[in-house]
Amino acid sequence: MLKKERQAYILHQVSLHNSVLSADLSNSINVSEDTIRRDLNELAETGKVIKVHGGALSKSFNSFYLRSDVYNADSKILIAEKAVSLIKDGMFVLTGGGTTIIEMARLLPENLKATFFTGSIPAAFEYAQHPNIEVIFIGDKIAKRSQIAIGGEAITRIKHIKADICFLGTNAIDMEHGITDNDWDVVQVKKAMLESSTQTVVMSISEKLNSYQRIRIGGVDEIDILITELDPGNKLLDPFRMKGLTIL
Amino acid sequence: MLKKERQAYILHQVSLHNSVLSADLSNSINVSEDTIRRDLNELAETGKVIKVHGGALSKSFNSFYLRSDVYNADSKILIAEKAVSLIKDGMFVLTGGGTTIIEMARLLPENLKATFFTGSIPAAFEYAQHPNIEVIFIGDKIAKRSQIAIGGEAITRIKHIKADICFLGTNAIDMEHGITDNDWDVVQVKKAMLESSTQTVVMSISEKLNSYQRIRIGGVDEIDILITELDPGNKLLDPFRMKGLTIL
DNA sequence: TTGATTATTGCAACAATTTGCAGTTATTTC
DNA sequence: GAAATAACTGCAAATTGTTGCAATAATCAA
Repeated sequence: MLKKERQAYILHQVSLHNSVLSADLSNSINVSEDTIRRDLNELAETGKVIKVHGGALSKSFNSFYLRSDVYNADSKILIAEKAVSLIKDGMFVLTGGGTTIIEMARLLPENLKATFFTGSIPAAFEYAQHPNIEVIFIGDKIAKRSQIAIGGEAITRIKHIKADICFLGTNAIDMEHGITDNDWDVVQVKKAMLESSTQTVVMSISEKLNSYQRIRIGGVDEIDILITELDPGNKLLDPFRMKGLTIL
Repeated sequence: MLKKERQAYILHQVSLHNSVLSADLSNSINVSEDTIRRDLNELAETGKVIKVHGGALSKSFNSFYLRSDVYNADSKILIAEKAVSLIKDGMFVLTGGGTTIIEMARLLPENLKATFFTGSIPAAFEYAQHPNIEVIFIGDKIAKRSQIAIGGEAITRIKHIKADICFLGTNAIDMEHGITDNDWDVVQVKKAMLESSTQTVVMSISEKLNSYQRIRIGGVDEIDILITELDPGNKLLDPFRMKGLTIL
């Protein structure tokens, strides 16, 4: 049995039973437990399973996007929870992509009725799972790395929208440079989003506070609400509060 | 035995067993393992198989275990393989959604350079995985059930495209009613796709031949190529051949 | 056709990957 | 905290891959 084949078998077992024991696997395909362990390690490294003492567990069986481990997932979930609380029935919501946005999408309450605009494939996919949410995809050329639509067409469409609230994940934010990023096309799209909504929410893990990148999306004064995983009272956030931002 | 012949044999074995060992192949056709390895390398480079230590796997193998939920998956993979052979470098390809299309997306050779237009979220996601494919998403309101963009905006955008080839999965097709479906909005989109491309390919598992649904997308005469999992010579396909369709 | 050129194939030496084992260390469980 | 179980480490043997090379086969221009 080829190595890949064996690993595929393991994955299958995991997704079937949600958990496996090294011993069982070793038994059923007749290889040493060491080999199984090595396989599990590899699968865990690429984020396909979660390794535990004695075997492995399935990652959430939400497996459409079985991307590698989300960096700092706990913080992002915290942020997402705060963000969800801002969305009310009937709102027009504009969102970018990014892992934090995806977490938010997963946490949306079932009974929420709202219209979501996005140019992100993973985000649209998640929104579409919700029974009461209407999803409008803003199409154009898809940027491979970030899986969002970029280009003039997308920007034009965004400008024709007037959303109540806009959620942006961010790569870097500080007082001096504002929100910054390092991909020209993505920046253009985010800029358009900023302009097209009444209220702007920026979500950022604290690690990204006070860092900046090459291209500017907008100043701190263009943001209405800043969400981090920190307690709103944290002194790291003081400068932003001074500027008049609401901190969650 | 000629090289091409040998590689065809290898491909056949792979698609038959989902995996092959270099040693076995070397044995059964009496060439050195080096030659087999070189063949496997070539086949892997053009994306026809996945090479692993000790042999090779079928491309669809990866998802083979993970995807027990697709109805009639084997047939769909067969269809997808035939479909892929129609796509050449530099083409503008327009596709719908549906499981058969997804299979096709997964089987696209790594080195294929083409531009794909689609309004389907899962399809766009798959296309975006390929290194040399440019993906243009046709946005609009997302239909939950089928995860594709529907509505006037999407249709207008499709009409502005002139694609070389269009691939449609289908729910029902027969001689009398042509291609039919049961969702009004989806039908409008598919109609637009039919009109916007030079060549139209319809993919259908044989089970859906000679069935029809309520809403008509287009007549049989608007189709250029029909792909099913059957042998092209199968007599079930005779009526379509009579009408001048190319059968794969 | 012929001679030159290119492609294909098998071989040999060397490099790498994979696998199981033994000994040791870490973790769990009572 | 001690016994049991699992995990890690280093290692050796077997298998598989790679590379350069020479012999052979296929292709093509004149």
